[in-house]
Amino acid sequence: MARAASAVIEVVDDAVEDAPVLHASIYEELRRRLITGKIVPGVGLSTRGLAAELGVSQMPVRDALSRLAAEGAVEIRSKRKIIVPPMTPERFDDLLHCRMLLEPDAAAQALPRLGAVGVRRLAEIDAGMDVALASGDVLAYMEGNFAFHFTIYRAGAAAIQTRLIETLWLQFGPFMRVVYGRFGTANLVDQHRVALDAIEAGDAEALRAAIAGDIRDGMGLIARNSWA
Amino acid sequence: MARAASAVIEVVDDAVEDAPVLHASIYEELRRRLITGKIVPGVGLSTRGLAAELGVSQMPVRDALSRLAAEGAVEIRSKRKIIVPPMTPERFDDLLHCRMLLEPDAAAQALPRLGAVGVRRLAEIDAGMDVALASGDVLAYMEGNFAFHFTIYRAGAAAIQTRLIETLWLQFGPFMRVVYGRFGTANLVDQHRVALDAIEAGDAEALRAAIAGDIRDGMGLIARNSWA
DNA sequence: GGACTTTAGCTGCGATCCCAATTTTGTCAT
DNA sequence: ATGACAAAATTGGGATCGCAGCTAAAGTCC
Repeated sequence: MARAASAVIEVVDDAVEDAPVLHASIYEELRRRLITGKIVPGVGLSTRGLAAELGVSQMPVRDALSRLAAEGAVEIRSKRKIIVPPMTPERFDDLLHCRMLLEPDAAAQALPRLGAVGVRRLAEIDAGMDVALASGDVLAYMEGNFAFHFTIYRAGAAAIQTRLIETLWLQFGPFMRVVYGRFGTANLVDQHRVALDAIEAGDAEALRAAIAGDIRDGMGLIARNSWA
Repeated sequence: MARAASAVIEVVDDAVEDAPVLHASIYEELRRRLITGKIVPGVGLSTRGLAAELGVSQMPVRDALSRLAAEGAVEIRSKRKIIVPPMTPERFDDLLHCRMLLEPDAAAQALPRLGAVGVRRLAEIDAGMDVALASGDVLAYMEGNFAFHFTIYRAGAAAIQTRLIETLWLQFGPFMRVVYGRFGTANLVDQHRVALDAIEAGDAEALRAAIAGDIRDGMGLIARNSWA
């Protein structure tokens, strides 16, 4: 046993090439599933189930879940239950607040280090998101959104700050997926153009405002519609 | 075996009462050791060594280290080496920057929820820190400093933000300990009085400024003296 | 037929075993 | 004495096993 589910093994291998350390692959895989919303809140994970699904023993899964628990992406409910914590209004506000504190600043920091190549890459991602929006492909939209923001942040020197932001996204992802799934992507406006303009103009304050607006727009109205 | 080192078991038990889950106790214990600077950067941890020292098997230690690695408090250097990452100027600036973004805001948020009891508790902690400063007790000073800041932050509703800040402190602790050990606590000024005044006055902006000043003072000059 | 009790099957957690890799140490040749 | 190379010991990572706890479903009694 433990050599089953070769299809899912391929997913993991695909995510991190061949695995230098296994539990890191699992961690990355689960992380990607969370950020892109492939795992919805409320459902229970199980080390044995995930292990079987990924074709490994439960040990590396445990390690990965441990790390995710440290980041607040999953929760160990007392004993015998590991779940993706459901979103609450308080948590949502808290998360949103932290994003507003960290992300505009991170973007402004990264601005001087975004060269012409960075702008072009961002433009490509943005174009892809337009397609995803038009075709209603929620998954592609979320991946594009993630890529857009983090190609900016990662261009900056603030590795720790970027990591903190990742942690926040990790907690948002599952919830966003559910929301998008319920409302569709039709009424999502593409706020990234403004950010791109600010970057090309080299205007740090405008970029700050653009990112802040993107966050507020993308999540603000969603928040209002979700606990009615 | 695995039932040795009862003395250290007591340390763990003392830290978290009796242990509901073991790996959580280990995690808390290591976390405390890091924040209070009992573990210095550069030294290598070993799962087996820690396991023996704490009187458990290496499994819960692995879990705990995994979590700490997720938070950046320890680093898994390739294979076969787990270390507390040494501080670099870049990391230091990054950390400091994040603290400035998150902590003043967290304090301002917590301000309305700090009642008279909160103020009294803070005053007590501050008094304890004065004693620690006078007697040159680095460890007590660091514990007091931690207690002071986090009784403020935890009074607020922003659980995630507080957790983020804890992550930052976790990475600072070991380094601070070394610095204090080298320079002593003699030239540390107590910035907390200003914060206390701001809290009693209910002045959010003043509190923001006080916390920011505290961070800048406590670490700014240290930074300058440490890579000369 | 409904409600309570019991039991059986999962669950996560900790211990132990094993392995590959790396670091360290010891030895031999220069 | 010093260098390199090889062998051994220690490391982290993964797999497997066993245990205690909770959950839920089945069974029983009124």
